[in-house]
Amino acid sequence: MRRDAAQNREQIIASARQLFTAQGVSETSMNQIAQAAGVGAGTLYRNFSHKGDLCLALLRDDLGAFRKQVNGLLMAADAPDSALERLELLVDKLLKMIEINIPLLIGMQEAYAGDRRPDIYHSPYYQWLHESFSTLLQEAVERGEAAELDICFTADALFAVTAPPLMVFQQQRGFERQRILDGVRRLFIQGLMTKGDIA
Amino acid sequence: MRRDAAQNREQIIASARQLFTAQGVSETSMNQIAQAAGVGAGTLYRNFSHKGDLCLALLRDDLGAFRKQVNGLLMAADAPDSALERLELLVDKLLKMIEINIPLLIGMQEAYAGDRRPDIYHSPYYQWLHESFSTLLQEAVERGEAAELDICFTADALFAVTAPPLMVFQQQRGFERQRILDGVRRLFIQGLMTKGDIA
DNA sequence: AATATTAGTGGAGAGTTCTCCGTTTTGTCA
DNA sequence: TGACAAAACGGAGAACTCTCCACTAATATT
Repeated sequence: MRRDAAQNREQIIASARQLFTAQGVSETSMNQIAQAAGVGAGTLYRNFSHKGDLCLALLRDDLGAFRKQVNGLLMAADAPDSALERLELLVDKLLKMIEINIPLLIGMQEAYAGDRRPDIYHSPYYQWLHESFSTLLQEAVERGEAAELDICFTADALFAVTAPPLMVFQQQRGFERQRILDGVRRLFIQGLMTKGDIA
Repeated sequence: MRRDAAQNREQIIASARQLFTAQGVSETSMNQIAQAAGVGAGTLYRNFSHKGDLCLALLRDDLGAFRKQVNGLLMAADAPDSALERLELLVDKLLKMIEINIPLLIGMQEAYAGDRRPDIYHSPYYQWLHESFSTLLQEAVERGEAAELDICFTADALFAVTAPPLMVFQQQRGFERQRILDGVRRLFIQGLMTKGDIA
């Protein structure tokens, strides 16, 4: 590992962040970023195999913070005992995180098209979310909070419903985050509850 | 409207269908289609503003048949009386239709990226599905089959969960259509039922 | 210090999508 | 039938993503 390579990488990230902020993600071309960073296109693509990868790199800090925050919340002494309530907490934080990072998340998602489409399900972002959803759902079923269900599929459904492009559309419709959260809760919390649980 | 214009259009559709079948949608470029059809790129783009539009045109017959079939089913004398059961029927047919047309549906969906992303929600495909979902959900609520819910959001959620890219991924995971249908039913039929309805 | 090794570089160019606009073809109307 | 407007054409080229590979320079070796 050469020392200057690391510098180039940092320079690319810095230039990308600046250009994305100034003119928007989709309005910024990879060539433009390479030029601004003072490197060739080859170097840019060696470091980030595509634009989505670059978006992911820019999201890394926020995503890491989000994961830590969620882990902390779920482990906290005052965390809800109910698995479904913890799931709701996770979704709440997730929606807030998405709202803040919409441009980069959309940029990332859009890069997973064509040949690359299947890759999104191998990204750490998806993996971690799917695992978190699954764990909580599994626990809810084991504790009898939720009735029987297909955990793997349900986690995917939750992922699909909280996908950033849908959220953008809902926002344009005028839906606030709270309304989306309520809708998700209705489907994935209340809807899954053991039927006997109604107060 | 010139006579030869209509011919060109048909020729484009025929060439596209042939190439898509032979080599796959994403492996076929618009130039290739234009060339095979014996027209210039300009003519191709005058008729179909982008590849997704072309996919939609190829889907037209199947989509029309699907709509008719569903309308017939829902109106039939022996159609279930329950709105939720009719919704289930719709989803069942929808999943079958998607399964058959996955390549074109994916091609269509992928074209709605970048500037065009919001357009998918204005496409007749989305509009019709959303309306059908909404109508049935509305009816279910009015009849007391389903408990209170955000109809518009729930219809969007159902749309997201039955999106072709997710279905492809599920297939790769080895999930059969039946398993997907069961998962959807669990969330959008059972999950929405009035809690008292349990046998 | 000289040399060898190899990670890293950069930009030309292939392949796309889509636009623009000068040219051609068609239908109409005198 | 001849002339005209409008509709349709087609392909050059702009803008883009991403690959390829001859070259360069940082590090390891002696």
